[in-house]
Amino acid sequence: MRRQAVQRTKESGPGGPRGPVATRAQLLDAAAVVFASRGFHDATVREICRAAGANVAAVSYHFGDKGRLYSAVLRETGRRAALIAAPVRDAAPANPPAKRLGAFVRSMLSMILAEGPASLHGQILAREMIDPTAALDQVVAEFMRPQAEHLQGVVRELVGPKVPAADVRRLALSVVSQILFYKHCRPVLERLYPGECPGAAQLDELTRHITAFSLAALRGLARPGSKRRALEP
Amino acid sequence: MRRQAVQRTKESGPGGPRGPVATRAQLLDAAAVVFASRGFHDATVREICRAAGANVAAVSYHFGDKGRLYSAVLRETGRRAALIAAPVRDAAPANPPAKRLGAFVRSMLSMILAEGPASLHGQILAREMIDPTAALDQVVAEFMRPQAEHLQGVVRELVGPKVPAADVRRLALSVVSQILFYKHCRPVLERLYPGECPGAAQLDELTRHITAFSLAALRGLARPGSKRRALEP
DNA sequence: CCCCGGTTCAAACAGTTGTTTGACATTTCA
DNA sequence: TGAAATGTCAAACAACTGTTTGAACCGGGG
Repeated sequence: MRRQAVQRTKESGPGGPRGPVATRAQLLDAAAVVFASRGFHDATVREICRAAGANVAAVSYHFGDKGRLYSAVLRETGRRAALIAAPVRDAAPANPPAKRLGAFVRSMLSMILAEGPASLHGQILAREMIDPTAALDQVVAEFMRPQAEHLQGVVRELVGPKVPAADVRRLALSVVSQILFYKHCRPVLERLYPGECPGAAQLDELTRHITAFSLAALRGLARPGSKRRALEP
Repeated sequence: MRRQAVQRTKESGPGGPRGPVATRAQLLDAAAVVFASRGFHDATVREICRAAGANVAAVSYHFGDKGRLYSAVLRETGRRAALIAAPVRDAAPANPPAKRLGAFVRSMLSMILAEGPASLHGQILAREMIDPTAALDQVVAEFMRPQAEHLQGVVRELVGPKVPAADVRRLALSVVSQILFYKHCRPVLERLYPGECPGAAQLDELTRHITAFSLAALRGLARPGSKRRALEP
């Protein structure tokens, strides 16, 4: 009663190297949902298959085992994240750095604050950060490192050439930390300030706040001597 | 061979409501280690009991079940965190707000960057934020809310009375986010910049950076009109 | 027609999980 | 000493885990 004669593609001949795509794709979608809500270890193959309307043996048949299914989901995660982030990085490199910083914050926040199916992969990434699996290396290399280097470039433009590279890196981390916070600490925020937890509707407001906070900090620290002043009480 | 005639307290009479403390305490310590490294679901009662040198039935006998053992660990977590944070909040309320901000950042960072046994409860808290259990409510109420309100008080002093309360809250969140980042994203940092991941040795440097960044932002935003200027490109 | 590669299925597999059991040990109080 | 409370233990429990098995199904090509 759960799957009524799933649509089968006609081009899936038995001789072709690729079998019917339906079950495999449904398995991937269902796995993303379950992995996102339960985590890798707590997610069960049976629950994934039940959600996909497939037999328990389907995971073993189509992916080999649970771990390789997770890897496939995470590969899709990285692919989607890169698709969202790449255009923001490449577009309008001649824009003023303040504007580019705002665009970066907004695109990353839109991933963080996503709701519904779009939020699945962000949730999986958040779990992967605290409880990494072997698949994290690939995500860092393909998605996070380009993001980090882009942001460092923007920060460099804002603070000028005199600031050491190590400081630029720390400054960039202070920016992203404000964004990721609303993903990692959402359960805490929901309990601290019930009812006013930022969702997709607050994208504009949050973008404005984080960008303004970061710009004020970067401009203040770029002024020579201000760093020392900020330190001494 | 693992536990040689554990020290038994004389005052543990059968009539008293509390039995011998040894096994129970060792169970608590071992559970903190295992819960911190594996998470609640992936941690097994058998591993905890093995680490504690106790029988598998000990958890059921002393705590009822695995869930109540976890609650007991988290209660201890909140207690220790409050013990570290409370003196920083209460001490020297007459100090200049910049200095109090630095003290707050430092005390929180010292928990975040802790290594060895001291890091266990921070690790457990980090997990609880992403994968909350029913026990998170108590931790938020007893530890995190006082911390948040203290920080908002400091921020209020720094930005003056004209800034709306909602903005003060967002500003305070931008400060703590920079601190928690080094806990939540440590696995990512280790892969992005191998070998130079901040540990307890970088406590001073990180405190300086986050405090300076936040102070520059707060002072910049406190200047009237600066917020609008920061927004427009 | 029948066979064949690809796919699905119910059933079973071996292993691990949290928890319980009943016997045994130790201590305390009468 | 005897009885009762308190704690510990090896063993077993039922439930669940990921994975495998062998039979069934299905569409086309011989």
